[in-house]
Order: sequence, then structure tokens, then C-alpha cells
Amino acid sequence: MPAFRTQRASRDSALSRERIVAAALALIDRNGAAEFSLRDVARRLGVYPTAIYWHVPSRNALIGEVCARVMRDIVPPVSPRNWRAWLEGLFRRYRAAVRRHPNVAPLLGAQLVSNTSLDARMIEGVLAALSHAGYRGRGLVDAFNAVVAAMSGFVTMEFGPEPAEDPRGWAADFERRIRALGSAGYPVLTRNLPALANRAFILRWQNGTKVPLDGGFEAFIDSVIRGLAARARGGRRKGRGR
Amino acid sequence: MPAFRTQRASRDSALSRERIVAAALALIDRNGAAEFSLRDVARRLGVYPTAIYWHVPSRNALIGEVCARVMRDIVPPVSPRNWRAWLEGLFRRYRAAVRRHPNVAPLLGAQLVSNTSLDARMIEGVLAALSHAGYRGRGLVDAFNAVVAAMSGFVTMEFGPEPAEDPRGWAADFERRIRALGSAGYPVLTRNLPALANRAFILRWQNGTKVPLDGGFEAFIDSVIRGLAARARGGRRKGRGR
DNA sequence: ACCTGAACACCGTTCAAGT
DNA sequence: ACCTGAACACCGTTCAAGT
Repeated sequence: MPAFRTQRASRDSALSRERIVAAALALIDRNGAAEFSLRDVARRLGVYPTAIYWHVPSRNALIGEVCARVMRDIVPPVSPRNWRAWLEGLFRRYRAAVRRHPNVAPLLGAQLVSNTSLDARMIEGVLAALSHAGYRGRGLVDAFNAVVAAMSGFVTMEFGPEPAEDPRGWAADFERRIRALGSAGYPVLTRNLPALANRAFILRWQNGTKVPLDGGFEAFIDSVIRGLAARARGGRRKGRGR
Repeated sequence: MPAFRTQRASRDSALSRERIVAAALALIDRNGAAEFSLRDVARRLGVYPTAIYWHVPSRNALIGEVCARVMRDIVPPVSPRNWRAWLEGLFRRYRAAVRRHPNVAPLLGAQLVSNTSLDARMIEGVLAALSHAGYRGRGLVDAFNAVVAAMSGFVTMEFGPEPAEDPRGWAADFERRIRALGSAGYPVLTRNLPALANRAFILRWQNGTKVPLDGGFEAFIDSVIRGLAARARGGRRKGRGR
């Protein structure tokens, strides 16, 4: 790498991959993932839409970079030897990262499916933690997949996009549909409706930015970690067969 | 509702909500969720794009209908009294449903976030099962959220979209990047690489339609159910605090 | 090397008009 | 009631041309 760059690149007005990613993230933060467009990024940076393509190969690749940026620094500082604390830390830090940029939530899952900008430190950490828990070989792979799914599963939904831009209308609609059910066939649902309304998946009309599901998140990661521990200790068969 | 409909509606050539939803699902199955467009649906049905709007309010609403159609019949036939078997059945049936239409996977999560076509039978079933496990009140809500997140979390990723239409190129890229890491800082990763390659999230280049992650799925639902059982029994504190 | 500029082949949605 | 038809305001991406 040369110590001196060209005049143009050294100016503030010049484009760069980082400036484009930053602008993209800012736009997603403001308008949401559904509204995101390359042309908006270009407008914000004061260049032609096609100028983006010199620095980034495609819209999807740009989204990948944005996700990688949001997810950096989710690796916990603690040692993987204490595997429970390490995994708990990973889950918490992932959630905190998404909380800072909730509108990227719907994009993150697709990124973890098979990441271009794979964070090897995170992967190594998960594997090391699970090794300390006692997992080996094929069981280690299975547990790894379970951990990655757990990491993204809850948070993706918690901060996922809201139903529409009509919160009052949705709430009214919801009440009407619930009443229409009648308490007959759905006793547990109707009995617990006050506690569930707007605080449970499917039955809410605001997302985690307005109504965080702290308790559900804790229950989820606690269950997963307890379950991984129980499985590592051996226990019964995996429950195959129908 | 009248017993006789108009001539037009009774003909095969007439549009209807069901025909539109069926056409939409068929197109998603064939081309993927990213390529899905209302105009394609119209073309397939031989009508103007704007004709769709008489039967369906918007593209998003249509996607919601498609998801509801895919997810119907995921409620297990067993009694929620055996709560472990019921939840296991729910997870398995959900996965089987997505497997039949893997391309809808990326759409399902957003639908569960707050569903328009809420399946009350499923909600009641989850709540009843968790009640039998011993959950009450606020703990019941938390466990419900954990279950819904678990149901969708793994499967959404397992059948999520592949990186690109360049499988060979991606595999080559992957190998190069892994080699570039060097075995120094990533001992567990490099040691288990043969078992992980194309069989673990992030480290794979084909999705669940080609390489199902059966073991990981079993590990995941087994962990979650074990964890829910352990939590229901009481046990330690929830692990709050950093 | 980096950006302009024109162009291509699309989108979802609204609204008036037909039958 | 149900569909045609035109129109609006967008998209992502390619490719040649400028500097």
C-alpha cells in the first residue's frame, strides 16, 4: 500500500467503499431495509447511481458489507473456556448490535446463511466454546449450527419490520379478530390475552424498538444454553423418529 | 353468501384470491422470493397487472397469504398435554412445510413477526403445551416467544437463499479465504474444517434443499425443549446482569 | 482510476374508463 | 363487480464516453 494516495481519493468529496457503506447504513437506519436503494445512496453522496459500481459490485454485496459492519465486535472478550458465559455474551452482544441498527434485522439472517465476509474470530470462538462444553466431531457441527441459529433467530424477529404504517388501525383490527375467535375454543389464549397483547410474537403490532422482549430473550438463550449443557452431558437419545 | 355466483366468477378464466395465491406460490417455488413480482403473477394468469388489485390489496398482503397457505396444517395432531411431543411435532411439521416450499423461507420470518392471518389454533396449542409444562403468566409469555423464535429460527436459515448463482466460484472463494486464515489463530476451525465445510451455517455454499442439516436441527430443538423443561422445573436465576 | 451520461428492461401502485 | 388501459414515479445494472 502506498503511503500517498491520489489527490482525488484524499479529498473528502471522493467516493470510497467505506463512505458508501456508511451512507447505506445511515439510509437503512432512517428509512428501513425495504425502502433501501442504490440510487438513494448515490443521491446522498451527490454522485451518479452508476458511480457506486466502481466501488461495489452490486446492491447485494453492499448489503453484505453493511451487515458485516453492524456485526463486528460481537465476539465476547471473555475466554471460551467458560463456555456458558462466552455463548451468553455472544447472544447478548449480537442483540445489542442489532438494537443499535434495528432496521438491518431482516437482512442479517440472509447474511449468516453463508457469509461472504465471514468473521473467523466468531466462528472459532463458538467452536472453541462448544469444544470446552465437550462437543466433538459431528456433534460439534450440529451444536455449532444450533448456536448460530439461536443467535439470530430471536433477535431477527424481535426487531423485524412492523406490519404496516398504520399502528392504530392494526391494533383495532387485532382486537376485532381476537374477539371474533370467542373464548370457547381458545381458553388459554383468551385467559392470557392481556399479558400477550403487543408483548408476544404474532400478537403484537410494535416491534422490539418500542417494546423490547427482554424476558423472552432471556428465556430463549437460557433454554438454549441449558439444553446444550444437558446434551453435552449425554442424556437420552436425540428423539429421532416420529 | 349467495348460492349462485355470477357467470364470470364461476368460469375457469375468472380471477380469484385463491387462484392468485396459488400462482404466486408457484412462481416463488420456481424463481425464488427475490425475483417475485406482481406483474409475473398477472402474466401467468393472463390478465393486466392492475387486475390483481381487485382481489388483493398489495404485494405484501399477497405474500402474507402465500405464507399462511404454506404454514397451514403445522399444528400437531397430538394432545398438548404431552407438551414435549407437541412442541417437537410443531417444530418438525414447520420444517416439513418449509421444505415443501423452501423459497418462501426468507418471507416467513417477517410474517411471524406479527401475522395478519394469525393461526389461533397454533397459538392456543403452544400456550396449552407450555401451560402443561408449568408456565404461567409472564413466564408463559416469555416461553411462548422463545418457542416461536425457535420454530422459525433454524429453518429460516437452513433453507435461506444461497449466496449467488455461482456455486463453483463460491466454493473456490471459500477455500481460498479459509487457507488465507492460517491454522495459527484458528485451531478448532481448521481442525474441524472437513466436517464443517458446506455443512455449517456461514461455512456452506448450498442450502438445505441440497444439504439438509438434520443433525443440527435435531440438536437445536432438543436443546430448546430440554432447556424449557429445565427452566420450568425452576432451577437457578435467569442469568441477568453482565 | 474514477466518474458522467444515456439507455435498457424492469418494478408497484393509482386512477379513469370500459363492460 | 371485475377488468382494461394508460400513466407515474420509481428501480438495478450495463456500457460507452469523458477526464
